[in-house]
Amino acid sequence: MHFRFGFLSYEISHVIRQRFNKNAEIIGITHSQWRVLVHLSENPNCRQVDLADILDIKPITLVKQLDQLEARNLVRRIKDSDDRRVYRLELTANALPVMQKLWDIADRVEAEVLGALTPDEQALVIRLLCRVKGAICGKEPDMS
Amino acid sequence: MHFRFGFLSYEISHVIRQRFNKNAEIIGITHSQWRVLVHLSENPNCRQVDLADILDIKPITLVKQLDQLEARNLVRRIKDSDDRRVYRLELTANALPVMQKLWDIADRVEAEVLGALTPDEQALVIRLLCRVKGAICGKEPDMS
DNA sequence: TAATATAGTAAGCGAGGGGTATTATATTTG
DNA sequence: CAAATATAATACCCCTCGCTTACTATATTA
Repeated sequence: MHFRFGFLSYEISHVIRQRFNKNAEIIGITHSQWRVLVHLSENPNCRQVDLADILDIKPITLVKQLDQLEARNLVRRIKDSDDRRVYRLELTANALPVMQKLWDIADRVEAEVLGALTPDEQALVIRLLCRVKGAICGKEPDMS
Repeated sequence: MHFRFGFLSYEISHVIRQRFNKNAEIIGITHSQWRVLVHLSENPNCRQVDLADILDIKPITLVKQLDQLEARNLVRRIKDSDDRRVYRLELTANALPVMQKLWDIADRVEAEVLGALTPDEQALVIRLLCRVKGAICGKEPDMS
């Protein structure tokens, strides 16, 4: 018998992404852009290369997401005065109310998806997944 | 405070997919194709439209996956004699040893990713996620 | 000063997924 | 039975997300 944890987590996160995207369509933000906004809000004033690392994507991938978010006036690139190669990233004032709406959507979708579990079970599964993520975060599997 | 279950499940499943894809690259099978094979093995002799529904993808998306799997001689389309519009899908004999290798990879990746949890906790988180998936499977969120 | 490293970006590619329209075949309805 | 409708698979074209490679500008190191 095999575990199926991979399929389970994939299929559940897929449903969450789909529902988020559908609900956030009128705002014009995708789940991937949403990830950028949230992680940026938690790491203000960071460089693009840092944010890409946090998001576990390549810098060039982040460039395009930022282009779109900047075009929507949600994010600003600010030239660093010490190192003129780098941009510092920050959310615009305009981003705050938009993110509030997106958090509402995200919370609602999650509540629906987790509806089959009691609040205690919800907290438990999140705690367990946090440990899983913490353990693999940044670490490659042992290839020896 | 927000839940983060969406990000957690997404990021964990993303790591699993990446590691699976890297390990299965020499076999030439992606995680998406792997999903097709597994769900087909559990629903032998089904129609394409049924399998697409099980996988929660559109039939046209499945067509391309099946084209690749058929080219790799892992899957066969068989004309249904009762309804000449439909194909019945089946794994080839050739698929069995390949799937054995892929299960080995999948199991190994999962064991690594879940390594931070005790066996009891692993079983627990899988049980909880099974309930979550069972509850949302096929159901749209209540939009009333 | 020369070699090397780093931050951001352009160009172009591929996987995965989808919308719409088409063809062939069933099914339902007048 | 004939006509309208529904269904299964698919062709064509598009999108998003992510990548590799190569380039420019700037820092850092030898």
